[in-house]
Amino acid sequence: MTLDDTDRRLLSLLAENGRLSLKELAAATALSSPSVAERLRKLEERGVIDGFTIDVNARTLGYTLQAIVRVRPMPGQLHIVERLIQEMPQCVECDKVTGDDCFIARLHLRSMEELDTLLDGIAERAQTNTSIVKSTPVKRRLPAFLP
Amino acid sequence: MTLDDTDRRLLSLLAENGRLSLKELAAATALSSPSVAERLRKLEERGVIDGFTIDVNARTLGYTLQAIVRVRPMPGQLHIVERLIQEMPQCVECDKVTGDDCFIARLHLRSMEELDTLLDGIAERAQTNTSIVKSTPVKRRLPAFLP
DNA sequence: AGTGAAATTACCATAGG
DNA sequence: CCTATGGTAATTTCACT
Repeated sequence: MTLDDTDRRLLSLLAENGRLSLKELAAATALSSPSVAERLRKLEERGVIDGFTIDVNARTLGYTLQAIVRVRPMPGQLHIVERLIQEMPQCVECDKVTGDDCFIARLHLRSMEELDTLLDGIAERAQTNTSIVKSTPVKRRLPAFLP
Repeated sequence: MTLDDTDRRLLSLLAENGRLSLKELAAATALSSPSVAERLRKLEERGVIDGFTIDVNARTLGYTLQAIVRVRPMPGQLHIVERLIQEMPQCVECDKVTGDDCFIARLHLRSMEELDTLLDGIAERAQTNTSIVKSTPVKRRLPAFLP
């Protein structure tokens, strides 16, 4: 549960470019390649680094509309609704939360019509409250623990 | 704006493991390395691949609490509130949206107290509505356009 | 923990078809 | 888009600080 400054720096560097080589990471941290390799191994082992991935820009693929939808299932429909959300290919993330709204989902869509159709699909099982994303002041970033 | 099946496969593979080599990608797509390299180059050029990064598991670092907070700034406080959110190190993503709530932010926190303090910090400038994340039915994944 | 150097292994870019 | 080549670069191991 503790990271030193070097670990933080490594995570920060990899968050910006997940393909940096050990050599490059070593140069940026004033360490040797083997040391970096060892630290990364431990960070992965501990689960701090969950994996290496890419960011895909959905807009470039025609998904010009993004919505955040709060979903409140009707009585007895919770599990079905949860499954329906999971099976929506347009849903890129969904959390189950406390409060009146049970789920909060992020959708990527090609049109307003697509959104309409999607929401109609669960209208009999859940109430929904949709917010259209206008801009993104904070884009997926690492939390506090990084420099 | 169009991807063929091979492009989709490449994106999918890289989403799962962003450090796969050209060789490995080639093997998985029945292509040669140079072909894969060329496709990746184009995907990056088009902005479809936005970048390579890591997923960090905040829980392993003591951030055991996750909250989604809807924020409605008081009249005249919009820009200040936006800046305050951006400057919260606990905020890992924030969208500006349509509707009564102007912002929807995701926070990673070490304790309920930390959340309390954070929200108190903007209480005079905005109304907030907080949902605690209990589970995550859909974890950050690629949208529809992938197989 | 970390270093440096060696040894191994694998990788990538290019050219030519 | 493929194969083949040439050269480079990356990772791991080891002995040592």
